[in-house]
Amino acid sequence: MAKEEIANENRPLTLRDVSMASGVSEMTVSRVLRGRGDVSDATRTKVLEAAKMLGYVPNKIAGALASQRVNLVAVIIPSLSNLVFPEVMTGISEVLDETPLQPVVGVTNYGPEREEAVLYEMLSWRPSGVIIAGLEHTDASRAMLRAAGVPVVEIMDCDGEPVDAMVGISHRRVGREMAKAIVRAGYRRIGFLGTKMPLDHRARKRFEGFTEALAKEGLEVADQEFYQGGSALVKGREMTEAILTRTPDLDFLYYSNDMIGAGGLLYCLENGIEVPGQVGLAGFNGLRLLDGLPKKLATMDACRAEIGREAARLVAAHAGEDSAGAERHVLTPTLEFGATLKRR
Amino acid sequence: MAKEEIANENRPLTLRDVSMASGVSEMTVSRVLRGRGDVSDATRTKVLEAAKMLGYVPNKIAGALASQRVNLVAVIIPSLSNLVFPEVMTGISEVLDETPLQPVVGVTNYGPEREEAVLYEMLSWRPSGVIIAGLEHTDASRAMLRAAGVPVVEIMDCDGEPVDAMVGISHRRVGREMAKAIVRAGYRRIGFLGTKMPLDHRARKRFEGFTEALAKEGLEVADQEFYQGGSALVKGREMTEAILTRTPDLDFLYYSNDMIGAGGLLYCLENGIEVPGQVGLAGFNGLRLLDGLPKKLATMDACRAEIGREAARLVAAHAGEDSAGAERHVLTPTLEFGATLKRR
DNA sequence: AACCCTTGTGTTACCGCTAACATATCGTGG
DNA sequence: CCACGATATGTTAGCGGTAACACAAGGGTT
Repeated sequence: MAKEEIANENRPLTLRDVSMASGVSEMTVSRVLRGRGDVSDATRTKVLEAAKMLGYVPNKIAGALASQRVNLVAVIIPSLSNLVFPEVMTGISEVLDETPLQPVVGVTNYGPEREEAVLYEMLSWRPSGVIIAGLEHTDASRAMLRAAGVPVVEIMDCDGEPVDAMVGISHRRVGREMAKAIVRAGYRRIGFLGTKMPLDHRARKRFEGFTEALAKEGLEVADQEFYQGGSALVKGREMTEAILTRTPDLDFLYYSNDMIGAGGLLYCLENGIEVPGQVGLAGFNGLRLLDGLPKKLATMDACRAEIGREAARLVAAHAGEDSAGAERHVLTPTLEFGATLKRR
Repeated sequence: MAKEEIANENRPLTLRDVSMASGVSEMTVSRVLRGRGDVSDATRTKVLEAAKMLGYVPNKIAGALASQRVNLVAVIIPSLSNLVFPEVMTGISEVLDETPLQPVVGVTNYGPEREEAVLYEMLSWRPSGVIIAGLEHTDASRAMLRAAGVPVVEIMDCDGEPVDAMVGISHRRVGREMAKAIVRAGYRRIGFLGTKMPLDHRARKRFEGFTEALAKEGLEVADQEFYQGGSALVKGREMTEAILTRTPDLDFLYYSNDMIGAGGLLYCLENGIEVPGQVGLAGFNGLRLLDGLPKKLATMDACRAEIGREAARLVAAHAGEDSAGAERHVLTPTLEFGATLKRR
């Protein structure tokens, strides 16, 4: 009958064990472990020693349920292999590290249904905030975000209406600005190379902005090429060869990302195509990773880390409230000419 | 007094709300939502409709506490910007997607203290399993892993003693094999280029294996160069220039990762250094990302995705148990000669 | 008709922790 | 010397679910 005295080795430790080992109440142990309330130094030391000796790790599940507070921020992004998103994550972590909040990542693989599922899953842990890439979501997802009762920040994009707050750049504008710079530099026969991803709305918007600005100059995209899967560097080569073979008089190639642009650049250099004289090149993202290429590729920075930081700041500032105050932060990427786009 | 009839709009939804809206007990709602137990079709439909109408999202915190089950797997890795780890993550997700388990990522930035903190934090959510990179941890971390009472899989490395299970490759062997291949190909004046990261134990082991195998052949590393931070591609160029300037008679450069190797390759090509005749090059990782380079870099695959998959399989197979059965899976990376290392 | 099983649903008692309040202890000024 | 505030600690009642068991109703069997 001395059940409570039996040392069942494999039973998980609870506050009660620490409480018994240190001779104070569970409440006091809880206070010590959270650094709350007035506890005498003697007691604090006693408790900390007991906890350490037992190897006690608090149970946040129970804690969260009791306190109705969960220090997690759901971060929902399309992919981790895109290079871009790890950078956003870095920005987010940088800021959240200064707070009690912790990011938890969910990956959607660019699938709206998958996004819905991931969001549902994350919300079921009742996070203190949500950071989610893009402005396009299923109706159900938008409903969940609205009903979540926590700050929601939609990031990366600002062409559209956010549920709550928004931090991003205008991809339409990126496309437009790039088109203008290309035309201003004197190029006229322009090709576009991108991904075959109808669900990558930001790539789509860049393309729309691009064609729209070209149209204003009385031009249109002379040829285009799309790819799916595989190594982006290789695909960039292959697509460049294909498009230049099909339409040899192209004098500019606009790539929807830096990786395929780099592949194209390598192809041109190897095949004696003079860049940027004979053919100009530009990409998108401003990947520092690629700084070491033979020529620096013209590109536009996507402000990834800054977007992450700002989104995290918003969530942190509004944690505990039921929205992020519908703030709208629009960042402005700058064009980097590099060495593959003539200046004027 | 009619408190329970007041529709307080901003109160979070609970099972009780769904229960009241559908006219059955909370327990039955719970059963429907989890798909457990026998529930009549009529009731099931009624409940699902009510839940959907209200926009109810179950509270996993409460669920986990009550059921003593948490379908999360803690995944602890040093970095997300390393390219390698997103690939491991992909392998893990691939397998866990087939199970009720969900990965949760923690990033340590190669800091043992940071790792300890992240581990503590993750264990406090009582995950069903832990996948953690490396075999080197602080004593406290190892104690926590041992005491966690869940399957623990240490990944990426297998030169050392795991706490429980282990899935990885031998980095010592990678270094040795590469050294042997280089010597066999006839190179004798060998330089090493790597990261200045005392805490990257796997890089260290590769280096140790490398020098050890060279020593057996009566050789030693003729010169070395280390870097920290910055764009790996750029650093690869700079270091290559530096080492070749300082020690012009080097005939082989072994890089601790493919990214700096690629930078070195670009440098050599641009400066008319004949590869692999005049100078041979090799890296480590087998990054498909770099397939599109002018010459394919000699490298050794780190089996990243496969490690992720196998680790996830182990955790899934042993979920609910208190260990992963101390299994040891050693994968064998294969040397890819590419076009920068002479054969024989 | 009494019995038992099956199927569907409800009841009760927690899970491990914390908010809020209650209580004990002590020094201190009036 | 006692009321009183400050400080330190304990008690109680949940948080929102779920396990385990209880129970009601219906349909065969014997």
